[in-house]
Amino acid sequence: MSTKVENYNGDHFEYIKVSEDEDDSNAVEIPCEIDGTLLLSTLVAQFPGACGLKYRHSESKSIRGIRLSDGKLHPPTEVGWGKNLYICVFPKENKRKMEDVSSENSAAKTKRLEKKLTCSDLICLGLPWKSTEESIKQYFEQFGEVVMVQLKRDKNGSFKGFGFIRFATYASQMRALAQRHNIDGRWVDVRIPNSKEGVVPQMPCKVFVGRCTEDMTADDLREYFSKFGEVTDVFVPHPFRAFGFVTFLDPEVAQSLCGEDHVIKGASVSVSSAAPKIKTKAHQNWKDESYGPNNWDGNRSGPSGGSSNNGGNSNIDSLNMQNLGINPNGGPPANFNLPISLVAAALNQAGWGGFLGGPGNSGPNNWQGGPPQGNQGKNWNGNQNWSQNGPPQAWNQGGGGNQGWSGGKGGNWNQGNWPSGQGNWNGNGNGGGSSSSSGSGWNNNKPQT
DNA sequence: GTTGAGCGTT
Repeated sequence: MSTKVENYNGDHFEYIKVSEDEDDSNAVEIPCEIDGTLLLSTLVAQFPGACGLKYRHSESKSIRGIRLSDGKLHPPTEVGWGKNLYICVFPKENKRKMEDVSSENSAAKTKRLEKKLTCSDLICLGLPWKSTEESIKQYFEQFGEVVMVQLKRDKNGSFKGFGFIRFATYASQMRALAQRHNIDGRWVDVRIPNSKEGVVPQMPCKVFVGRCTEDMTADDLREYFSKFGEVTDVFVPHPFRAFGFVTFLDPEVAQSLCGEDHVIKGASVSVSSAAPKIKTKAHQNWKDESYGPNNWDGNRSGPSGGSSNNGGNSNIDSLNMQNLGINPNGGPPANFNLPISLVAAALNQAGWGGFLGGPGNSGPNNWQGGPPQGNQGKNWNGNQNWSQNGPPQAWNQGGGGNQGWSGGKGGNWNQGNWPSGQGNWNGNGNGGGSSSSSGSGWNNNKPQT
């Protein structure tokens, strides 16, 4: 369905109805551009991780894809989008069924090797004390199927305030990473765990399987992992030591599994290189090392209840950034057209957790409105869209010093000037537009207790 | 019983 709406300039633009599936009860109406196209970035702002659109053709009854070029989705006919319900397309992901043990070996393998869009566990920090596995699962199911929740407790069984979750699909994971979470009144940080960062697979046939539970036998491990390739050996120490080793015939299979989490008997196990981790004092954390000409440095920002602005230290995770198309050594590439939600997801993964708004952001995905205040009605998904115009100039200039992306040291997003010249994300930026109320900054909230 | 940054398994 589409609707013509007149905007503040008297231009006409169209809203089209988009849903994740053919059930339109959850559909979102999304604005097109004046030329009738829909920016992919607009779509992704509402559906993080989406890569395209499709719809069911009314006559042929088959699904048709929507043409995408230069970041623009084009209406299916000359008359425009019509009244169709459009369905989001997400990147192909690991859709292998857990119970489907047969029928794949080389197929699964090549699929896994060609794409690394696999899920990992996510750490949830700052959970309410009264959380339960059930309540956390219930909360996160709004982003997709949740296959694992583990709340961490001490020996006495008392909850430590954090836990791990895992989604069934990468798209769900991206959705969850792309926004902030308020659970029972607390802001909860959801991130890629440290243990998942910077995984560099080796080429041995043997993998280490961590976090095994006591009820996992060698046979269980063999049975589970056999679907990825021929298992030649399984070792589970006795007495129980919460880990095991699985050896594959094909080292590529072993390699392809490294860095992943898997759910076996309801518990999440972690597969990594069987080689003991080398941790010298000097190299304990690769993030502390300087990489390349621009040092993104090693201080992990304190996200929870804190400011996104902490003096220019960002600790961007190069691997995650590269996976998401961001060049960690030079700031945004020339054609920096990542949707903002993915940037946020990248930053969350990189340890900026909660980048998509610090305290004070009233809800998920507030970025759709652009920076708070003073934006004179400009729409980030329109005129000021990065896909079209690139990032704000200030990103490459800073305030005149070395403050921009390309400036290297001390690059701080909150010190640069945004195009509007107004609206400070870290403060009370009631710069100029002044149409709305108070507290536009993200750090206005009282700290949570 | 209380609490609020963190990081699961060698």
